[in-house]
Amino acid sequence: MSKEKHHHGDLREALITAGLELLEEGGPAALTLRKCAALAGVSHAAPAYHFNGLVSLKAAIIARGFRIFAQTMEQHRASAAPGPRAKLLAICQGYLAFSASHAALFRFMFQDFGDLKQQINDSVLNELEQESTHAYQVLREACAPFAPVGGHEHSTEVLVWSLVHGYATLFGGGKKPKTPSGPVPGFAQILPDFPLR
Amino acid sequence: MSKEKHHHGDLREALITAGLELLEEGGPAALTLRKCAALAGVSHAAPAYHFNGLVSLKAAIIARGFRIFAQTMEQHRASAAPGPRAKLLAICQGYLAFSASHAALFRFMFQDFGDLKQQINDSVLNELEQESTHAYQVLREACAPFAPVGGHEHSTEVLVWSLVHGYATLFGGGKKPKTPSGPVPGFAQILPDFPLR
DNA sequence: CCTCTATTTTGACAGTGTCAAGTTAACAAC
DNA sequence: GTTGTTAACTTGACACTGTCAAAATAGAGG
Repeated sequence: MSKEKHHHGDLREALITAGLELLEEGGPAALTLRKCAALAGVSHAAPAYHFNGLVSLKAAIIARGFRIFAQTMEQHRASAAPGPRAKLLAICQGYLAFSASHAALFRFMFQDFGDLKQQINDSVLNELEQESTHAYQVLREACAPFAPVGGHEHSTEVLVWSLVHGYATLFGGGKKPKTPSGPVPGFAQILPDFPLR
Repeated sequence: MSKEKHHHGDLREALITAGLELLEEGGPAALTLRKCAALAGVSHAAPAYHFNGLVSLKAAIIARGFRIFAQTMEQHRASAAPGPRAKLLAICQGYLAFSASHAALFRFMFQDFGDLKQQINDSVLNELEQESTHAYQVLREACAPFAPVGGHEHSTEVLVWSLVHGYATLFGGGKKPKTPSGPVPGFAQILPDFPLR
C-alpha cells in the first residue's frame, strides 16, 4: 500500500529485477539505466525518481545480491550433515555455489562495494549494510565453534572468509585466471583442519 | 627504433602511463580513452591506431600492472630473512603491499581479467599472458618448498594464493567491506604452518 | 467535476567509444 | 630537391550513456 499503486505498479522492484537480468546476460557493461528502464517498460528517465542515480540502483542490486547470497549459504547449511565441520564446509560450498551460479553478480558485488558506499546517501545504504551484514553473520556463526587461529579473536573467520573468497574469485565459476599448470584441487581439500574449541 | 619515431615519439607508452594515472586518481570510471588521449596530448581518436579499442588499452594497462605486481613481490623477497617460510611470508607481504599501494589497479586487474581475455585478439593478449604468468610463478616458487596440503599436487599454492588474494581483496587497502566487529588480525597470524617437504 | 500530489514522460545536454575520411609527417627513391 | 608512399594522427560524425529541468499524466480525496 505504500508504493505499489501508481502507473507501473512496482517499478522499483522491476528495475532491480531487470538489472539482475541484464547483469547476468551481458556483464557489468550491459547494466545500464536506460536498458533497465526499457526492460521494465518505462521511459529512460523513470528510474531517476526511485533511485537518485545509477550508483543508487547499483547499490540496490548489490543489496539484493547479498540477500540471495545469504539464502544460498543457508540452504546449503540446512542440508548438511551434523557437526560443526560439516556445517562450515557446507557454508563454504554455498559461498562457492553462489559465486558460480551468479558469477557476474558476485564479482559486481565485491568490486563496487567499497566505491559505492561513499557515493550513496540514500536509505539504500541502510539496506545494503543490513543485507551484507546478515550474509557475513551466516559465515561468522559457522566459524564460531572453532578455536581462533594464532590467538587473535576473529582470526578464524578472517582466515575462512579470505580463503573461500579468494578461491571463489580466482578459481570459481570455471574461469582460470592463471592455470597452475594443472587441475585445481577442490575447496574441501585445502580447508585447514581446525582444532575444535 | 621500432616504434619511437613519428609524431609523438612513443604514444603507446604514454597512453598506458596516462591510464595508470587516471585509474589511481579517479577510479575505474575515470579510465577513459578520451581522457588518456588528452593526458598524452593527442586527439581523441589517436589511441585507436595503437589499440584496437578500449578493451585493448585496458588489457595493456593490466599487463603493466602484473609487471609492477611481480616486481613488488620480488623486492619484498629480496629483503627477507633466509628460510623458505620467511620468503613465503615476504612474497605475501609484497602481494598485500601492492594491493594497498595500487588499490584501484589491483581491483581492476582481477576484475576484468577474465572478461577482457575473450574480447582481445591482439598481440596484447600475449603480453598479458606473459606478465600474469610470471607474477604467478613468483608466488608458485615460494610455495614449492612446502609439502602439498591434502595430497593434491598444487594444493599449497592454491591455498596460499586464495588466502592472500582473499585477504587483500576483503581487508587490504584500509577498506573494510564488512567489519568483523573488531580489528582484523595481520596476515602472518592466519598463514598456516606448512610442513617442509 | 475539481484539485492536488505522486509518478512518469519528453526533451535537452555533455560525455563516451567507434568508425570513416581527410591530413600531416617521416622516410625512400629518384 | 622533388616526388611518391606509407605510417601516425586529426577531424567529424554517429549512436549510446547518465543526468537534469520542465511538462504531462494518473489516481485519490474532496
